[in-house]
Amino acid sequence: MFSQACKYAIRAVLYLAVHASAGKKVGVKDIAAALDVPKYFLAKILQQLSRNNLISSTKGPSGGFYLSEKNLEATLKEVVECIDGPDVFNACILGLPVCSSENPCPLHIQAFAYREGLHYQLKHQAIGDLAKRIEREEQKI
Amino acid sequence: MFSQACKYAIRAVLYLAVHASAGKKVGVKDIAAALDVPKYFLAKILQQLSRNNLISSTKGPSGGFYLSEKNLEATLKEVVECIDGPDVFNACILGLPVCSSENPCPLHIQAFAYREGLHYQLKHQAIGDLAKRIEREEQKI
DNA sequence: TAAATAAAAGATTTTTTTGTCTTTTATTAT
DNA sequence: ATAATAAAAGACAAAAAAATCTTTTATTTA
Repeated sequence: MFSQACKYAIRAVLYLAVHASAGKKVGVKDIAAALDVPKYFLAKILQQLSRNNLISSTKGPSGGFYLSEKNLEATLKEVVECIDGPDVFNACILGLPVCSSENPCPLHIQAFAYREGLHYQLKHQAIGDLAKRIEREEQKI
Repeated sequence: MFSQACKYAIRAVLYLAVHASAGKKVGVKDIAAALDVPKYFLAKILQQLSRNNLISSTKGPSGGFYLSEKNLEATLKEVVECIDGPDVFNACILGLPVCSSENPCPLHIQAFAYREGLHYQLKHQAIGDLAKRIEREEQKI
């Protein structure tokens, strides 16, 4: 479903939502260590998210990554599409160029019902709210 | 979700279910042309399915691939797991080593419902029955 | 039995994804 | 101002996935 890069992106964003803030920025090194993820690869991913204003950063001493109030209002759908492209939730599960409710592939109904559910959740839940649940239920990231 | 190879596999199997039979075998070349899929790559995939008794084949003139009665009773779950491995429907969507209902990752609930639905369909619908629906509704493969 | 055919198997290449390292630029604290 | 720090950017390497080509083996029909 998601590329490796995208999985790292989601986890990093959620990690920042829970553990960082404008007053407590976190460096790549720390995030990579906490998530057990390749450092340099993660750096690239964070840069891409930063360029697209999904996460915030400052250089220099006491610099690092964090989520602004605005960032916390974004959704994981935006994060996913930033890394894996805009078609993740629309592309035909069998790779057919045309596949829709009018012109469905043999798996369209099955795939659509359930993928649309995930899509809906990622689209309507703010990252900040997700983070609150993670803290409340003490979920691992 | 599925690898390219797996998408080709599903489509090829459904194609065979609809267009081939023990008395009317179809060669790789024809399948590849009909599905617009790389010929040699598809050949490899069909070999793997054949080795695992999910499709049938005979060599030589008037040889080719087809689905036996037994093959038609199998499911796409078996096809998918044959190509993409046994963990496709169980692996954590974020790639976490441990992720279950007891110890859920932040997306477990959302992802589980989505994937389990698809899993259920692919597991309980015989390929032969799927083929009937494809013919009835004239779906593209 | 021989020629033709088509899958099986093996080897190789190309492309994409993932991962690493180095240099540059911006920021901050001294 | 200067040194230290950390992200940004660029170049590169390794691994995996996708795709191609060649040789071998089995089967059938003439």
